Amino acid sequence: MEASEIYKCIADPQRLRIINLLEAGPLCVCHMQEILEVPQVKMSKQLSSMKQLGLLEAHREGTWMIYNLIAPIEGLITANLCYLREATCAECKQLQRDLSKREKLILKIAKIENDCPQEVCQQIGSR
Amino acid sequence: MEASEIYKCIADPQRLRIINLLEAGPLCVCHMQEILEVPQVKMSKQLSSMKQLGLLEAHREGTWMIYNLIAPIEGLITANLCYLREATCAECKQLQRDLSKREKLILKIAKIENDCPQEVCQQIGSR
DNA sequence: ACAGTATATACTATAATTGGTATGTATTTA
DNA sequence: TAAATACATACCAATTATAGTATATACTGT
Repeated sequence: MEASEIYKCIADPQRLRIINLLEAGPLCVCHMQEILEVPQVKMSKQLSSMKQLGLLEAHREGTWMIYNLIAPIEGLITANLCYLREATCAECKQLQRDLSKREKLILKIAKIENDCPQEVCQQIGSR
Repeated sequence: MEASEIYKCIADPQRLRIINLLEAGPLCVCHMQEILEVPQVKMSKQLSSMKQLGLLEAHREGTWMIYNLIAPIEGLITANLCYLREATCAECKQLQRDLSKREKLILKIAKIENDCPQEVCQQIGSR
């Protein structure tokens, strides 16, 4: 994959936030939606464009679609996330907030019967 | 400066090449043009957009306009160049070729009287 | 003052991206 | 089999980005 394609992808703050979330582990669409607070259409379209680009993959679990970063994760992505998670610009702080929001959300949905796909819940405490 | 602005900038292969060149030292427009082999208008417009974004600055020396990266260089830029110069995608190899083309060009123009702004020529052998 | 070189800008056409509304599909549950 | 949930897609409008042509500006040397 060419660098410019990756940059074009993460040049959109929302797409960067999605990648930041998924780097921490798989998530389904509705939970990403909840964390990022965006309309469903937008989320779905962004996910499908990143999937087509070859950055994400998805599979169904019941009515959920679970997305994750394709392994091995592009080195350029990893390098940038490492940098951004330590940085102080507004967008970077947002990434950090998103990650803690994700932690809380996973803990919450894990407690509710049948509201958490196995793969997602299995991550609890694992990172 | 927000990360997304920087990514949007380097998401264009040509702009990335310009930044890659300037990171190695100041250059005037016509020499960048020669290395990248692009029409003058395009080069000029890209430079001015990056200048407006706050990544580049320029000053005149005779008829030349000399561009350089604004110091301190954005950490995100540096981190990415470091990564890309070692990587193997097509665009990355191009960046490496550009740098050697730059070396040769500077050596060449240094020999021709009045064909090299001082600041550019002073770099010879310094990196 | 004039020609030449280096660079920038205005203008225009075209393409690419984004966002929203409405609708469709897949799956589960009652 | 109907209703509900989760997600995707088609379509259209609006915005933004890009590229090219022509023209303008700044400076140098004659």
